[in-house]
Order: sequence, then C-alpha cells, then structure tokens
Amino acid sequence: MATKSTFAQFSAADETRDRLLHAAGEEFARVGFEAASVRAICDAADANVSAVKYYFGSKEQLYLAVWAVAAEQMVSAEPMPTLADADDPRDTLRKFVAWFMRLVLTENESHPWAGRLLAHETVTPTPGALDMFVQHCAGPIKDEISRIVRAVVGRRLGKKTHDDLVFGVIALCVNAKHSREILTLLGHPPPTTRAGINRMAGTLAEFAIRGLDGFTDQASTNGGKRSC
Amino acid sequence: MATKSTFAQFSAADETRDRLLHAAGEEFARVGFEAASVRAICDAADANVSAVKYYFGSKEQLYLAVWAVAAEQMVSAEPMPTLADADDPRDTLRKFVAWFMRLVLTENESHPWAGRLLAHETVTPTPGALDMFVQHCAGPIKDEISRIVRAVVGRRLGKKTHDDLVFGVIALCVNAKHSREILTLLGHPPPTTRAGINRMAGTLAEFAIRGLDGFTDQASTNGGKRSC
DNA sequence: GTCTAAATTAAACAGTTGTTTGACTTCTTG
DNA sequence: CAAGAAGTCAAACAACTGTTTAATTTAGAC
Repeated sequence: MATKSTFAQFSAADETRDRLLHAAGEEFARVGFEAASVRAICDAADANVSAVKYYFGSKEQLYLAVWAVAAEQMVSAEPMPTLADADDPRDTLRKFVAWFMRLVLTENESHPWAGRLLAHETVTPTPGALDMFVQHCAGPIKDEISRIVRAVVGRRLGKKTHDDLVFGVIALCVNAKHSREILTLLGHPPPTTRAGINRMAGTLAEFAIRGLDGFTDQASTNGGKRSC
Repeated sequence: MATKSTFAQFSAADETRDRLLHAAGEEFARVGFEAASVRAICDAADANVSAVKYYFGSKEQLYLAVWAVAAEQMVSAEPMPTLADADDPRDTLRKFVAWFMRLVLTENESHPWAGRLLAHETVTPTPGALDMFVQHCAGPIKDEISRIVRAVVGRRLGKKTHDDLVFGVIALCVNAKHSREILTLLGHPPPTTRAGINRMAGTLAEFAIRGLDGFTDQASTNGGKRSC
C-alpha cells in the first residue's frame, strides 16, 4: 500500500468519521445518550443517517467511541500533581485541589465533553461507560488524594474514616460543577475563569487542610478540640 | 351537597388521580421527565392514556404536580435544626450535618422521589421545577448553614470566601448522594442505614468544624497556621 | 325512571425514534 | 480502461412518542 494513497483514503474516510464523532460528542454531552438523536447528530455532521451504522455499528457504539475520546482528552490535559516523599503534603494538597477544580470547572476545547457526559452518566448510567471512566480517571485521582490525605493526617485512620475524608476532599472539588444549576439559582454561580477557580480552590484547600488537621495524632489526643 | 355522596364522588375521582400521581412519581424519579413515557405511567396506574390529559392537562403539568408533592414530602420530613443564640454553633453544625445527610441519603417512603427528581433536574433542568425546589427547599437550607458558618467562624468574612465555605459544607453533605454510582464503583458505597449515615456525618462534621476553625479571627492572625 | 355531568375507553393523529435496505457515486488498485 | 472495494444516499421499516377525538360507561340528582 502506497503511503500517499493510503493516507488519502483513510483521511477521506476518517474525515466523515471524525465529523460524526465530534457532532456526537457535542450532542451526547448536551442532552445525554437517550435524548440524543442519531438524525440530529448526522445533520450536524453533514452526513447521512446510515453513516453511524457504517462507521460505528450502532448509536451505542458511537456513544462508547465518544466516551473513549472524552476520557482520553481528560487525562491528557494538565498533568495531575503527585506527592513526592520530600514534599510538604499540605502544599501538595493545595496544588491538587487547584488542579482538580481547574480540571472540573474549566470549559475549554481540551476536554469539552467529559464533564457533561459524566453528569449524565451519574444520573442515568450506561453499562460500560461509567466503569471505563472510573477505571481510567476517577480511580487514579482518588488514589492520589488518598495518599495525600494519609500524609497530611500523618497516621493510619480507620478505613471508613479515612475514606470519608478522602471523599470529603473530592466533594469540595467537584461540588461546584456538580451543583452548578442550583448554585446559580442560589446566587453563587461557580467561577469560570482560571483566576476565579484558583481563588475558590485556595479557600477550599485551606478549609480541607484545617479539617484534616483535626484528625492528626496531636489533635486526637485532646479529643479533636484545639488546645490553644 | 350531601357530605357522603360528595366524598364518594371525589374519592372515586381522586383515586385514579392519585394512582396516576404515584405511578408518575415513580417513573419520573426513575428515568427523568423526557425519558418517562405517558403510556408506561398510565399502564402502571391502571388508567387510560387520556387520563393524564383529563386530570392534569399534559405530561408537563403532571410532572410539576409530582414535583409539588415531592417537595412537600421533603420539607415535612424531619424538621431542620436551627441555630439559637444560646447554642454552641459547633454543636448545631454537628446536628445540622447529621440531619442534612439523613435527609439526603435516607431512602424511605416519606420522600421517595425528591432525591432522584432533583438529580435529573440538575443535569437536565426543566423550566419551573428547579426554581420551585430551590425556593422551597435549597434556599432555606443554605440560609441556615450560612448563619451557622457565620457563628462558627465568629466574624465577617469576604462574601466570596464566606459563600465558598457555606457551599463547602453543603458539598460534604450532598456528595455521597450525588456521586453514589461513582463511589460505589470505587468501592466506597454510601451508607443507607441511619446508624451508618450518622457515623459518616460525625466524621464530616468534625472535618467541617476544624476546617472552619481555620477562618476564625484567631487563626487568621497567624496566617492560618496552627500555633500550637 | 330520567336527565345530566363525570369518568373512562379504544382508536386515530402527526411526529419521532434507531435501524436497515438496496441503489448509487466515488475512488483505488490491477 | 475495467474490476471492485469504499463510501454515500434517499427511502422505507416497525416501534414508539404526547396528544386528541368521539363514543361509551358510570354514577349521582331530581
């Protein structure tokens, strides 16, 4: 197979495929899997209705293809901060919270679909999609937060308590995205600019650090109350 | 109008209406407004398809009627703890977090639909429904948490910082419900028993109290670092 | 028993859904 | 140039959507 012609062939084929994938990403992100219409997607992609069968097999497989792209886009955005042995775990937590909130709240072209795809999945799970996301994205994030929390606290806690704190930190990071509509109606719309997100992340990181301080060895010896 | 006959007449009429309302609540909560089928609801209610027009006018008005019932069920469950001047605000926060998490995580017959209706609305808002919920349920809860946070911190903070902390506390309370699917896949399913919820609430309340302590007058004078 | 209003019913309406078919054009390869 | 694969297309499929119609049954009032 000649390189030029092969490239041209695949380029022509993949061009329609890519338009389809992009239009599907927009639509699935906007309204979710069920409510998205194959016809609307094909119209937006300037393709025939039967193109989705030709390139992906079915609406469901197109959806999974979109998810694969979205998850890939998400992990290949800004790299996740990790805790090195020499680091101050509190500083790492500050960096991590800021990174996480930027990842979740920023709506740019680097990962335009993941946030809303995930929102739809949490309410209306589709077999396969959520599992893939958890394994590739949520799992590693949770594991790193778990390490950081362990380092900040400085001692082993009961598993339930430890996990509650880990998911508490996660809650602080994702809630603004998750409850965006309600927060807006309550007069506190989430920030969208990088500066605004960083400011909010700073406040919540301090909140989390002080919260975790309540579970250090020191703090536990006087019943969790501050002694000063 | 004779009381007996009137009662019988209205009872007969409202019986079908109530069956419809109940079946609709189940279905709307399960799959959301768009995905719910009028025919499926009527089948479950043992009623004719045209009954929803006869009793409610349209699918949308039936949905709003379900929402009205769900919101009413929610506010008339366990009463919300409020902060009295003489109370220790930290104790009130502990009680409030426990109450809030029970309200959100408990799945009983007192408010079987509200949680999932709200979950669908946050992702796919329906004009009217979310506004009504925010005004009747979310608003009062946020206002009370705002008062409690103000009392715990013991001083006026900047509006943004204050609101961030308020919604941080809310995030801790609602995340387990909100992210239930993901938490389960991550091996940390939210508690369902009253005891389990109260235990988790205890951990998160201490986390929140210590977190807020970082924003007291005392703490701010030494740059947010603990001096002991 | 008659009259009337309330309640219920089956059937049809005009759309939309995802999927499929078979003919048609485009392009690469021999 | 000719064979054939790759891609595209309009049209139809059966199933479903919310809504509406008009006929029918039910039940209480006089």
